[in-house]
Amino acid sequence: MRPVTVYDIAREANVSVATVSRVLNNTAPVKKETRDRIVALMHKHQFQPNALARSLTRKETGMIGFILPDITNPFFPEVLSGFDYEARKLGYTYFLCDTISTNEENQRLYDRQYERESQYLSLLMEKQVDGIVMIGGRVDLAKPEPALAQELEELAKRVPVLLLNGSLPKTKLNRVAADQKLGAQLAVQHLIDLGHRDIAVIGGFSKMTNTQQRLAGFRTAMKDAGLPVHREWVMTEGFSVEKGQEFASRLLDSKRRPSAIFCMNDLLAIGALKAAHRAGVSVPEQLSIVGYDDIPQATYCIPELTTVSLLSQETGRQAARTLDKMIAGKKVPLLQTIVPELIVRETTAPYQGPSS
Amino acid sequence: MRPVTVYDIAREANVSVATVSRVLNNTAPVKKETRDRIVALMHKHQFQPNALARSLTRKETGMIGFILPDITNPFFPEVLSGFDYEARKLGYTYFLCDTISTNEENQRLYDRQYERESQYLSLLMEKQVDGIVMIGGRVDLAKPEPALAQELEELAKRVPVLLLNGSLPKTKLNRVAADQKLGAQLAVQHLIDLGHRDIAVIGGFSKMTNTQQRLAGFRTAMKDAGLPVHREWVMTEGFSVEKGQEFASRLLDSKRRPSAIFCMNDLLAIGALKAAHRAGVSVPEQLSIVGYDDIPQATYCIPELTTVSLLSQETGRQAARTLDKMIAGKKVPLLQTIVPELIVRETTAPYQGPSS
DNA sequence: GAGCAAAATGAAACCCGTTTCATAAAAGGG
DNA sequence: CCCTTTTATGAAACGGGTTTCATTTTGCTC
Repeated sequence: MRPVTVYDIAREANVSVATVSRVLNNTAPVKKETRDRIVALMHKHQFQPNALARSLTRKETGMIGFILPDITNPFFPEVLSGFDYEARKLGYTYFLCDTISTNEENQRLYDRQYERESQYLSLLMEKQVDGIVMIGGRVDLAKPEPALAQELEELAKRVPVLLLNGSLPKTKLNRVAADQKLGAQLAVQHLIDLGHRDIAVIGGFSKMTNTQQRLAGFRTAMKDAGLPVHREWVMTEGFSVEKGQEFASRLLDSKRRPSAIFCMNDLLAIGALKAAHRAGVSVPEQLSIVGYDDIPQATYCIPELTTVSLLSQETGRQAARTLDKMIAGKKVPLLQTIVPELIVRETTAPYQGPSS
Repeated sequence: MRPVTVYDIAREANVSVATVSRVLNNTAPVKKETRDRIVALMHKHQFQPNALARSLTRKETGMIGFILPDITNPFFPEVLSGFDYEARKLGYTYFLCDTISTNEENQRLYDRQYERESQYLSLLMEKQVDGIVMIGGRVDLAKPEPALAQELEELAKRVPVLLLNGSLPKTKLNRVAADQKLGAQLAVQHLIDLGHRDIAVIGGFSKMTNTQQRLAGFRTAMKDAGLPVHREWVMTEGFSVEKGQEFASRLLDSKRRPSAIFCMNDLLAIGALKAAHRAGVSVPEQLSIVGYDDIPQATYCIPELTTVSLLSQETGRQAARTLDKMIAGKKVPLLQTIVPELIVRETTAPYQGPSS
């Protein structure tokens, strides 16, 4: 059966569609008697306005595109849930766009991320979203960064675009971003304060701005303390538990062990924790570990992770509020900085001298 | 600047909009010369068809609503990622609808879930989604279950609805669901096979069908083995790590301890693991723990969780494929059962006699 | 070259709301 | 009671595509 339209209502109520529309949107006074009659009919037929038709004329859809790299990485659901909370309050719905590629064996491939992002951007434009928020990403080995930024800047002229914790720092794009360098400094400084001198850093992707910034924070903290950075103690290209385990195992197997490891995210830290356990190295007594992101799982493991919180929920909320303002045409600061916080839990302890 | 439309292209190409539309959709032969001219113009102006307008006439949007209870519960991103994979291949985009309520302090409230689901269902209808998949949920303390089912059945007449791992088993609604009872039986049987007799079960919400089914599986396994079920060893109303820790702590503090705990999900199991650690009870030597869901985090903890896999990714994929068929008007079986698998890892071991 | 099917194209209706503009009716002021 | 506002309402255009139906071309066959 055909859904009921304003025309059906109008006919049965002996009024024009214009009047029905006015009742629907409370956009002009309607005689009480008429209004009641129309409202009654709407209920009777369970009338639901067609959002497509409405959006077509209004030129606003109440739809947002949310692009993220990988929903199974627990950091993103946290951000998303904050975003969801505000977005709903503001009356938006959103398309979830996951840019990870998965092959048939369920392996996650990050290499085509840029391509997928571009596809989604185009798709979202066709769907006429009111705005786009994009988190992470923009990695492409083939194209130089300015080209990626340019595509987005071009897009941002047509629709509000908000970058979260974004790469591409040198652009005119609006961003809500944690101070990644500071976050890393906090973590490393904490280790240094505990007396550690031999500090390794693992994870991240060298092409990603996030990683570069955190690495910079690491280097700055080390340099400020007059500590050397060992080449072989900087291991990148990975963000998963498995990678963390692999990196940490390699570190623990080497002739000279670091006494502390700074991990580029909590997943890596969890992997490091597992590696330490397998190697019979006790944490934090013989090895201190600091994570990054403060995902919920950071408190699930034993011992609980010391980590850097990026206020992920808050970032998501901020994003929703900011994008809403942008959509409304209000001015918003180009960059809103989230100040990371060090969360000291159980995986860090004072340096206890050489372990083995 | 106004986006370019088919009319703009048509005018500049000296053809009618009908012809442009035909080129766009390859729906009728167009002279090569004309086609080339039109395609060139489309590229020149970066023409992007307005999906709203298209959907309005076609009466199909390529949009799906995906309703789930809580994206920060790692089980759901797993399902979602499987769904995402297939859905994208099939050309759908989807609205993510999280039904959890969060208060300003970021506490998660499950109590208004039913209400939120109803709101979303209505919203999705207005947005003209082609189909809806809904996972979990339908819990309402106030309304009887039949009423909830009826609302959905009514809806299902207007748009394809697919329930995932669903509650509401006695309905005419299409479902893709794991055999929850079997899953629980698998888990408990495993414990029994290891020689455990004192088995507790923790977690779940007594109002949820899922929980009831798993509980039934637990009871059946116990009964088949001639083992008693202690009232005080069945603890419900919760699905979080915190709750798991709380439940397990209580069990470990009681005069008579169970030697094994079956947890209604992995989060609870992780909590139990923490409780055991805090209480100085070693797992699996003194206490065996089995989880449920096989979320990625099950392998992140130490020791790794023995658990029941519901093939979450596969469930998601199946859902997308099935919903697509339903949308296409093809016949699909009313119920597609996912057969759970027991994943034996490190948190279970043979019963070693009374612990203390 | 007539005859006919297939190809190529345009005009106009349609999808379902919103909005503008004009008109009619009711209400308030002097 | 007439005049001016407000209030109340309808006709019609619009948004940006798709689709039907009719008409004109073109390509072949005999």
